[in-house]
Amino acid sequence: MKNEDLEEKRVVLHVDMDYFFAQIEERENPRFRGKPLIVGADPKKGAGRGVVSTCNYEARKYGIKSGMPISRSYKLCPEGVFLPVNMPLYKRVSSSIFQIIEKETEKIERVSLDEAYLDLTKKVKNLKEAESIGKKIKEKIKRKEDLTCSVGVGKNKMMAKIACEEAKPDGIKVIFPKDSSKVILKKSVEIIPGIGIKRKKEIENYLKKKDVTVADAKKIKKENLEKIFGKLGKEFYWKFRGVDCEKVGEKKETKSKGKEYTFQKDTYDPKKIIKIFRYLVFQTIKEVGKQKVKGVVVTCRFEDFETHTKQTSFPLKFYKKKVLYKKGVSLLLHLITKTKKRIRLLGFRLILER
DNA sequence: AAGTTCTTATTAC
DNA sequence: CTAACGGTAATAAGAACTT
Repeated sequence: MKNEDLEEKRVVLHVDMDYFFAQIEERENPRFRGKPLIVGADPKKGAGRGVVSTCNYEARKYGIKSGMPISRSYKLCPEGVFLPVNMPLYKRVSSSIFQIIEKETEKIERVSLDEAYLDLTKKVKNLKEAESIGKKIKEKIKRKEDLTCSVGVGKNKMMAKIACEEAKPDGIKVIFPKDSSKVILKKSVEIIPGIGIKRKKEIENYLKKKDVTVADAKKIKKENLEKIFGKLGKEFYWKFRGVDCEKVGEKKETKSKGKEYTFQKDTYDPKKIIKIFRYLVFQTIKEVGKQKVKGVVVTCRFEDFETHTKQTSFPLKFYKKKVLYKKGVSLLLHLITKTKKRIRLLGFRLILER
């Protein structure tokens, strides 16, 4: 992880499907086209707990965004089409799309079902060539799956992602190395990966200024960024200047695996609690399969949204289901015996290694 | 005092 | 009702606990 050494020498391409889940649903049901379409929790069930997973551009006109509480999206657009998440379908489509992308290079980082980075440094002479590959990928995805995506090309992951963001929907954009630092100047600091709402506010606080841009953030000295953000400070300092040394990481091994569940209504009922907890534990164990385990974490969110975790670790090895379940129950009891609050959410997670 | 483990905060899709 | 709110996973910081 050295600064500017690798910079200018890499060619990174980012592919991101346009409003993925909702676009697939439009394809499956063309009569939904042109109407606001929201994929996510059921707004009528369980007092509309849950959030918007993805929505199409018509829905966005009403102010709906992914991650928004489904109840709020319903208020914004009660006439919209609300569909449940059909994950098996999206997974199938995703694999089909990755088959196309994988033809271009082995250096692929799969970010999620609908997003990937490709390191094309060894495959092309310049960014223009990468753009051609991007166009080819777009055409192939359109032909094979009848779906659109957007593509960004840049000298690193961050610039490729920003280019892609600007290209949306159904576009392609290249940001040349020499333009990198300039094109981000006028944008909100939130375009910098790793800076979300909280960190943006910290920066605003520090600069005593609202709506801080990257240009504003660049005025902060490296030492001060390190004071505010610790080891991330240095990384941000460079990112504000268009420099991002993070490698396109091929397959990263999973370090933990877990399940969570939010009750339709907050509950005290031990029968319901145990029933759900058993499900979470055994489902997680099933998914982990024969991997070795070195710890368990139990999460409990109460009616007031306060969230606590309790974890324990032990020598790395393969444990019997019953043992893991018992360890989980004991942690759960720790969390809930000292409170009178109703439970909103339960979670169970296994820590893996190697 | 150093090293490990636990808990919370934050981000991202 | 001002506070709306999933599921999954990673990472970092600081607290808490051991040795």
